[in-house]
Amino acid sequence: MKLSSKSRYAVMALTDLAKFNTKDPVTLRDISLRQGISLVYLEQLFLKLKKNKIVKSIRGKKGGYILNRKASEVKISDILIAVDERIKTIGCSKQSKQGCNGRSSKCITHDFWEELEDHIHNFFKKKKLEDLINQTRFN
Amino acid sequence: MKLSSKSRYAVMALTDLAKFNTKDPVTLRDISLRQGISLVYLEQLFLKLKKNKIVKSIRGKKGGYILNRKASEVKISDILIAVDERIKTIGCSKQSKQGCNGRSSKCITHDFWEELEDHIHNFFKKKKLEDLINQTRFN
DNA sequence: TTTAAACTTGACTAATTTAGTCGGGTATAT
DNA sequence: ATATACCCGACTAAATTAGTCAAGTTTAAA
Repeated sequence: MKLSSKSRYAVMALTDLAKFNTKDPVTLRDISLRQGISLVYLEQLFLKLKKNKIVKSIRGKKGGYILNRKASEVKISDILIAVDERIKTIGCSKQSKQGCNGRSSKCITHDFWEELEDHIHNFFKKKKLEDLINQTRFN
Repeated sequence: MKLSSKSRYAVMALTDLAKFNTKDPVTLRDISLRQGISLVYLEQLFLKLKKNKIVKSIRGKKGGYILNRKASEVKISDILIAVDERIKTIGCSKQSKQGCNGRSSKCITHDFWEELEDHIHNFFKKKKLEDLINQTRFN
């Protein structure tokens, strides 16, 4: 059970952005340097974050990114959804008619894994970006 | 964030074993057939479960496996540790002196991910094998 | 004592996923 | 004009995972 770097980077980058979110946009270059994340990789991530209305982009010279909402209104789960992080504990999805092993309708531990998924999701729903800003001393 | 089949199978197989755990040992062949898990794969898993004293093996004809402890005393976390499932949210480990990115001592979201790990671990520690036995109707 | 059922072990492999690069754009403030 | 910064699709190397293969050993029962 492992969190992907993609999600880890997305949360890191947005926490950084939130910290430096004055009225001036923050460039990916700055975030890249401060957090040690590849600039090109950040571009990929912010494209998705923008599509999901987590951030707004400002193009051209002096451009960069700003948060679309206040940090207190951004759930961590919003971020993870934006970059396509999925919590997967069971092979079968809720939609599939087939059942878990293609045999029984539900595998023997189905309910347990679903409970686990909920448990994790709840954590991400409760946490806001703002909660992360002052958690650790910066660098 | 995804649970490996290894862990999923281990928990499934042990739940099955616990259900059929009378005084007679249960064969891997039976578990394999009931749960639709490759027999050879189960052998790998049960080797580890045996080393970690979760189950006992009885060799020879009429042999098989039995639980080493009561189902009410087996934590799900015990099972996951036995098959080497690890919850990894951060690149850096607690031991490493290097820090998360090899730069700062702690990455900006370090504490958050550690909190998430604890959150997940707690779930597995609280749940016992017994809790899973009667959760879903069997097949 | 033979035999078959069942456990034991290590090595190997195909498929998938992930993290990240490359290269060529487009928009806009100065 | 032009430099700065965002935009976007295609590609790839490395790691991980799920699972097979082959060749044993042990032991209860016939």
